[in-house]
Amino acid sequence: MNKIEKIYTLLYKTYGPQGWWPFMNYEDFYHKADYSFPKDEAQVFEVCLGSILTQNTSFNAVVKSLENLKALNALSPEAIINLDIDAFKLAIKPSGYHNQKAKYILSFIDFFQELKGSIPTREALLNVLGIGEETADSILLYGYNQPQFKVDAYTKRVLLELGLIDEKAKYKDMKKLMQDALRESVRDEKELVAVYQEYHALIVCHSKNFYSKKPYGLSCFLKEALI
DNA sequence: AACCAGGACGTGA
DNA sequence: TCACGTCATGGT
Repeated sequence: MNKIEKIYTLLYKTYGPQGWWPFMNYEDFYHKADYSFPKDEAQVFEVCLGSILTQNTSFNAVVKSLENLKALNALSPEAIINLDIDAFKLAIKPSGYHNQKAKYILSFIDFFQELKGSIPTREALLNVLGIGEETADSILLYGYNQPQFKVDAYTKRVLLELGLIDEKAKYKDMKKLMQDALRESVRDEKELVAVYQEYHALIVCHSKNFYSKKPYGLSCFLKEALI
């Protein structure tokens, strides 16, 4: 078992399944370790919407925005583009960057509607304004159940603290590190997707405990466990 | 009061 | 390619 697998095993034992993606319908949210989501096109879009809104923003703030949209009955692509732009910006204001994100979401809706239910390629997603590597992988992993590991600032912080990367490691490097380490042992495609989904969620959970305040990694139990 | 949150883009070296 | 400023609200 390599270090990346050891970290996963430890985190899973400690925190258990995280039940990502947290959908607005929170009955589903509490069915953790259920990987049959998204159930329909509406939930796929909800993941996409949340993936954009959560850029450099806590998900609690995103939930507020989604609730605002739900109150306006505007959680669908059609409803959003028919909504007054200022009303839309006001609804997503709790998530920050509302001017940018409104533009990003509208450009994504164009793209999403052209898909007509098909699975987007990563390259196509990256060509949409406002969708970078992490958001693309978030949409593919949680919205379309594609085996794309989602790296974020927490992931880099943890890997750096554990000495598994250096400061100038790029997104692509960290993603390859994680995927290469897991692909060997997890052969089944569906299980691989489930592991990727849980792993990122577990890193977020763990990092909220040990990697949010400086100095990062204080009393993080992963450090001694990997020696 | 500073710092961080499940980042991406535009610009100039 | 890459470092840096900008975008904005909310919680600790």
